[in-house]
Amino acid sequence: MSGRQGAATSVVEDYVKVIYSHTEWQTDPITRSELAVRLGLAASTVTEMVKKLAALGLADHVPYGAVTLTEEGRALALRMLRRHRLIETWLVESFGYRWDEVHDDAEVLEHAVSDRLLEAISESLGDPVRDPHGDPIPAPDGTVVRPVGILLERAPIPFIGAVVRISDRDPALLQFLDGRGIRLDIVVEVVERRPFGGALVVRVAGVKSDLGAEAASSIWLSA
Amino acid sequence: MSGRQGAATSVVEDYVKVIYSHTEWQTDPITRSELAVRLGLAASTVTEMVKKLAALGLADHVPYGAVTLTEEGRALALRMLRRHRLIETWLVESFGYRWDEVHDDAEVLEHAVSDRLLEAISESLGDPVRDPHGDPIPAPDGTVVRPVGILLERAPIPFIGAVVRISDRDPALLQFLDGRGIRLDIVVEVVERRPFGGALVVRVAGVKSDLGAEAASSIWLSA
DNA sequence: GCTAACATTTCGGTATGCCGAAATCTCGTG
DNA sequence: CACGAGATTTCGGCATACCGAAATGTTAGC
Ligand SMILES: [Mn+2]
Ligand SMILES: [Mn+2]
Ligand SMILES: [Mn+2]
Ligand SMILES: [Mn+2]
Repeated sequence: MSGRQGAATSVVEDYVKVIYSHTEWQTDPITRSELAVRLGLAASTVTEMVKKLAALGLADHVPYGAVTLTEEGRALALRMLRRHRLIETWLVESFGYRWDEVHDDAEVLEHAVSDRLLEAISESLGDPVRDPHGDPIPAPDGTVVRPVGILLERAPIPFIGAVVRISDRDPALLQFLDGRGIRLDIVVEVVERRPFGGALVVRVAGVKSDLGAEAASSIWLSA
Repeated sequence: MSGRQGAATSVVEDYVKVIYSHTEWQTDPITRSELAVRLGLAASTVTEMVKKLAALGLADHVPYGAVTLTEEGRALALRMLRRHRLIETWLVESFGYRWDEVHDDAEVLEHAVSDRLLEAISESLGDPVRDPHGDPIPAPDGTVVRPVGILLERAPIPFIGAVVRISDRDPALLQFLDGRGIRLDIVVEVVERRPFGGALVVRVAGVKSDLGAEAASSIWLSA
């Protein structure tokens, strides 16, 4: 039914995962150049692989046009995100990794852990539904419960909300925020915005911090 | 110093591991054809890869001659055996795998788990020194504590000893033995050998069983 | 010492992924 | 609506790891 079912290589798995996750917090489909940057590959390589994804029935591919996933591609992406995020959670919960340390190990293990072991890990963690960064862990059937939140950058002033998600793209930022006491579920108060595109001032546990543009566009607060 | 240190691919890791483990319970070095069988590859492929191992400084390679590991190759093999056996132990202890079910998962994970995670796993298990089949788990520095035992096949009659190792080569055999109550540390009594190369009769927990040649050459008893 | 059986190597090919340079396409601006 | 900057694709190449067929080496038995 689903094409060459077991055939996805770990390279294919990563492409599909990156294509999907781009649309998770944005609406427009990912460009090939962005895919190349995200995967650390040359643009020509991405062009070739996207054609292969289309041949595998995982992506729709119009030359010079958008890259979008087929139903099958989306299903594979969700399976990979489940793997990645469960493994991140497991590293934190079971082995004391910090949230800024889990990504690289998870990036490798997501391709190596068997379905049986993955589900055993999930069970041992009590079947968590979000990872250490607040990203939703898709269920085995592909169901996703998206956390509801607004980007700190776009919060009205004043505003109070709990952190529901922090982008895990930059480990250094995660460490920085951790040092400011900004973690999942912590209540953040948006106090003021400094003029002329300046920093956002927030109060966390009574202490004020300045957050620059990159930080403010990486934190989601509960509505 | 140690050549292209981080450069070993998972293929190289498997070759070195198989070459080393052949000499663990036998003295003669492995032949290329046996290597090919063990790895499930064509003989020509093995020839090519062994030359590459030599180029990497991991093996000594005389055309048409024996394949032996260099000091560096042996060190890599021991690191891989530590990985493989710790992971097998972990799957059994932490996730309830049976001893005949661990091999395939371990074969993949041994290449994917980071040093940090591996040592965390070892610690969580209390730094075990043998795996579910009785094979020794090399220490991080390469130290190996070999279990002392004699092959059941070569045991005098009568003889009594505890099982110290069972070859993990054939999962079906492991299951068979498990069904007969033959597991690590179980006391086995060698009762008689049936004539003309026949089966060996053993008593386990009061119950007699016939063991064929394959089984008798896969079990080691404490001396 | 010959020779045949068997092990090993060589050789031409294939598949997957990757790259840089050059060619081509797209689209906003003028 | 032409044009050029920037995105995308094409093309020739490379590295890794695999195969089968053919050539070659080794060695045990005569
Ligand atoms: Mn990955
Ligand atoms: Mn994450
Ligand atoms: Mn392996
Ligand atoms: Mn084992």
